[in-house]
Amino acid sequence: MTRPPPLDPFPREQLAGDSLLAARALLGARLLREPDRPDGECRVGRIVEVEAYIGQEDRASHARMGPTQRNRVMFGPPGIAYVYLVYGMHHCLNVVTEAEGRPAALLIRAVEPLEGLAAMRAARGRPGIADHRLAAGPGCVGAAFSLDRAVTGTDLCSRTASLRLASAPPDEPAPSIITGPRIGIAYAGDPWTSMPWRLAVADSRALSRRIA
DNA sequence: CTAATGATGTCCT
DNA sequence: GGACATCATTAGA
Repeated sequence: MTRPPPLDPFPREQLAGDSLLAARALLGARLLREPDRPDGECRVGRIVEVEAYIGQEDRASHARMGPTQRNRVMFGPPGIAYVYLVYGMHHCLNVVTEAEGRPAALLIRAVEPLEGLAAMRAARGRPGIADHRLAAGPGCVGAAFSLDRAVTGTDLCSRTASLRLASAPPDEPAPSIITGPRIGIAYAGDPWTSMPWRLAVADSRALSRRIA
């Protein structure tokens, strides 16, 4: 029995530039959550769906009204986690992108479970849910990985953070990517509602819903 | 399969 | 006070 080699931390340079390029780089990468107890299992999933929120001019972005108490990490350096509460009950995970001073982030909308499925299922509190649905939706990702606003500020490119990103194994083929408009942002108006800034792995079963 | 609906707390004006 | 980067369930076609 040989264990697979440990995955490399996700390179911050891939998040520091254009958010749509960062989104393409992040699809296929891994999200890791260390166990919260010594006997717990590590939760690992493959990122299969993201949405980009780019700049203060993006009327769909939390950054649209400038820095506030909630959104301030979006204005900081790339690779940092931004978790917010939506509809009073769901925690959504974002990865900050682009240079410090320019607010942008990628919302992690869906993750394909790879390891620690029992822990994810327990955290979700839905015993009968299918494996590929455990983290299929931004609120589901938050629940399956036990995220809350305290996670905001975590450096996801760190090698040791309890929540972090890792590159896919080097022998894994790059995923085929499809795009479509972002979900749930009708309030933003055109052209923001129609920008194709939702990106997903084409053949994944774990998407939050159909795309393109 | 699609459409409608209620639960819920924080944020910003 | 209004709106919200959602989800699970229910009802109906």
